[in-house]
Amino acid sequence: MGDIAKKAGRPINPEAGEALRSAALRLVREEGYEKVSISAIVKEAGVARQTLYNRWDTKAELVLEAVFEETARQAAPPTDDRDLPYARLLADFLQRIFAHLERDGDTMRALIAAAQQDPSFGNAFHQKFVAPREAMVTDLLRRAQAAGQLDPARDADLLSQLIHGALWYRLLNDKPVDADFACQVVAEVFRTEMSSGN
Amino acid sequence: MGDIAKKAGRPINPEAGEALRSAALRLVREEGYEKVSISAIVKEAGVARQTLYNRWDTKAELVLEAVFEETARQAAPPTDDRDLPYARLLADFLQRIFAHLERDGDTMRALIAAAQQDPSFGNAFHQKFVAPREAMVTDLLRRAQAAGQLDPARDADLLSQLIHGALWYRLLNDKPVDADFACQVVAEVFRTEMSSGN
DNA sequence: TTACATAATAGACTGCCGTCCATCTATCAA
DNA sequence: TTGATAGATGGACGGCAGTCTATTATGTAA
Repeated sequence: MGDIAKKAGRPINPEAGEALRSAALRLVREEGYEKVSISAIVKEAGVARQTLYNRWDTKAELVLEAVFEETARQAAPPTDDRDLPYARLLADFLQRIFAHLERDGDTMRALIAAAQQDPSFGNAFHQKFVAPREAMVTDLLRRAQAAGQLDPARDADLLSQLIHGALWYRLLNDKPVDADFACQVVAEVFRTEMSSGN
Repeated sequence: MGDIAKKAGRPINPEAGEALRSAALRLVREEGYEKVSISAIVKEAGVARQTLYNRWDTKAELVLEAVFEETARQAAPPTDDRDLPYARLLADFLQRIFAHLERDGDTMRALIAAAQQDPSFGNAFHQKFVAPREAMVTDLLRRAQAAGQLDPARDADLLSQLIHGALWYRLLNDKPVDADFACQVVAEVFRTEMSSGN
């Protein structure tokens, strides 16, 4: 019953897709997104050109999927079950994102750029990557408001956009995106509440 | 004496450069940055391919210069000589930028993307476009602090990055960047000072 | 078995990019 | 006038993208 209805025709070869994902990730990390050509990926994976295009429309979609396999866990939503103040939870969450950027920041820059040039990929990128992270921060801020740690009059959506915006702005302008910056942002967001008990 | 020392050799033809700038601007506005090829620009301008490469290294540099001619005035630093509150000056400045984005926002998105893919253009873009605007906002915030309209303990650099980051974030994610948003951002930045007289 | 459907492959094809080259043209200096 | 310098031009070139086609491989259903 767990079986998926089998289709007619030759079945897809999972190894080809896996070879393409891992080849893409390896090449992109070694040489940088821009320098890796589609031709190089299929050559490295040992499959035909068309086999890549059967699965993905663009290099960006392939690389997004390849990076996502490794990083989905690292962007897990901030846990809520302990008694830590929300300012601290936000700082931890941002630092986890930033740690990931140390490895794949250049690739993420390239994917953000690709999202501007290809509306179709832009939609996929926003849906799979941008929106979930924005929602995580918005939710966290709302819970902070419910817990009395953030003024309920503040606009959580706007704050989330300011936070992510600052992150993107620094990433796209080659400025360090590190734990220190995370603390600065959190301090600014929770500024007026910092005096009272955390 | 005002003459620039004349060099040997055939002088540069200013008309060729002007034809390339205006052809590039017209094509990019009509068809969108991505769809305009270098070949199409030189064809439209009626010059040889190499003539373009004699002046610019990439399409991005040409388009940046072409757009800049028209928009430099619109991004003039916020005036300071009147008695308006700084919150109002910041809102006016942001709205002027946003008005420009209504016309060339798609092109700016494309240039931001190009800056990620080409480090050399990234430097030029940052120097000619990003840094000046960031400095304008930072200066304005510092003057607001000096005038007692913004808490001097706040980090003006960080605030400027939050503001521009939010702008970029919305631009790059296809969300409206309008006067309404400008007011929201300003209200958040000047939040704690709004109760006192503006 | 046979018919059918779909994946995988190799290769051809067009279009654009960025570079290179030979040639022509415009200006200055001697 | 002559030679040197440098911009402008058209054309050629190799590399990659994305599409297409013919062929082969691998499965299901009758």
